[in-house]
Amino acid sequence: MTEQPIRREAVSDQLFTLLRDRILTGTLAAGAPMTAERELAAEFGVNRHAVREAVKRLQQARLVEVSHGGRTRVLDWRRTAGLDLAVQLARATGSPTHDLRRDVLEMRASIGADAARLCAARCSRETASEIVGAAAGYVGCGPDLAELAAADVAWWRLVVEGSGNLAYLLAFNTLVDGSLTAGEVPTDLRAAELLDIEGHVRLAALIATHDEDGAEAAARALLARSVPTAPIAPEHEGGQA
Amino acid sequence: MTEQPIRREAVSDQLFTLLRDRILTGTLAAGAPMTAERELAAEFGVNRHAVREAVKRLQQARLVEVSHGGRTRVLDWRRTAGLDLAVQLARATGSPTHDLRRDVLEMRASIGADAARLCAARCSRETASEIVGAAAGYVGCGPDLAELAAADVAWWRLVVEGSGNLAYLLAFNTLVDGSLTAGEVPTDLRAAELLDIEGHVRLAALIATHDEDGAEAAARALLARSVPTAPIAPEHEGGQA
DNA sequence: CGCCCAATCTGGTCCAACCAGTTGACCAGA
DNA sequence: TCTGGTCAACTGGTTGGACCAGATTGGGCG
Repeated sequence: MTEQPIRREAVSDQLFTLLRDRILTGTLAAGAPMTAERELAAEFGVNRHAVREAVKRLQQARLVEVSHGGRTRVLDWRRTAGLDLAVQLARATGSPTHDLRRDVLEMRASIGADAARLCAARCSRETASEIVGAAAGYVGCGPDLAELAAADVAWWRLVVEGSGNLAYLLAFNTLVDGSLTAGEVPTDLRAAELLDIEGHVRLAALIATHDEDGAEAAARALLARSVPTAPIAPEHEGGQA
Repeated sequence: MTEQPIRREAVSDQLFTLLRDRILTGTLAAGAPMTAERELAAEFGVNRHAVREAVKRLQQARLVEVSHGGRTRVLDWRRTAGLDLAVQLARATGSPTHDLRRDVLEMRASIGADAARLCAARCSRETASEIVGAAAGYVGCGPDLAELAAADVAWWRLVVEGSGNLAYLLAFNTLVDGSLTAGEVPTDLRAAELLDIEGHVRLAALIATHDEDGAEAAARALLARSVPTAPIAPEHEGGQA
């Protein structure tokens, strides 16, 4: 029963999405034992291996804890899940919508500013000139926001790589692939930042001159243009409790 | 007798680790097609299902790209992998040597400072008092660094949660579970920070009084104590000044 | 030469069985 | 009564083989 419309998406992927959403929405409460693999297979009319592949992914995402012989338990994803889950949160069916978009942009601003500072401090001369060159090329990008967004991402990648910080680079991948290019953040909301060609060029110059403080400040100013300026509404009791 | 470590790691997990390391070390070059599932199964003398579970995890980690009918391709993890991979990088057999430890601490400092600022700006009165209380309890922690480290993590979790930024919270999980508590960063290297009880208390007070700038500065100062101050010279490629 | 199709690669799914830990009910003995 | 051990019934882990489905390739035919 409960035969859903079978899309052309892999069965195990559909299962993963379904189970993930059940966990994220609390349908499967944290700490509770998860439905047994055989039972899930029967419930959805699929093979147990498909279930296992889905569960394996849940395990890797640290949404569940599997133990041989014992039952698979649901974990508290807010305590265990990693940044990569943010992407999935954005795409989850019961879209949290919430401030995840703002959160991602805030994190991007924080990481980007520090990456710019580190890049100014540590990047090689070749990298610096490459960044300056890319910024110059950024000027030539058409008024198309999508095109600008792509160039912006490519340019920032150079900066983050130049920072020499691998953690920043990996986090950058997560944020970009997950929430920026994936259309989670509409480009028109970032128009102010993307159209600030001069800001890009100036930042590139500051990096090239190894002006750490200047680069950080410029990056922060540039990136802040896309961060929703919290139209107040400071949730007194709303947020977390 | 003396079969001390009854290491019974699942076959698929061993396979995942092995293939992951092959990719991270470049043995399996980016862009190259990966060995076929049937071939891998034969090579390691395991069932194909086990191979599939391992590949499924590689796919989720964005280390490979799987296409039905076509060959599974190895991706350039530096461009596609997410922050969660940082953990795995640290544990990877052929440890990339790279100062991943420094990178993680830098990122922690950046995220932590901004989280403190946001927490001061947005956290509820209840959360603020909870943070102050936890800081007061931090004072009572014994001189044991491990105990201090645990309390430190728990305290910072409150701050990050109070910031209301889900991306920060998830990144915090990744950094903590992956590189801090996992022993990747020896606690003695963080002694200066962990023993700065006063710094914790002061930061808590600043958050409670909604002093954004003060909280950010205090957090940055506190966290900076654990960041290696770049003993390595910036790798300039020589040449002109 | 260029198109089309079929053999044959690849991954995706299924069935059925068995291995290996965990749990808890149950019963014999101290 | 309490302790200890056995055993059945779960749970996840692994195996084998078969088949479905999409992609690739190369040869044959127009």
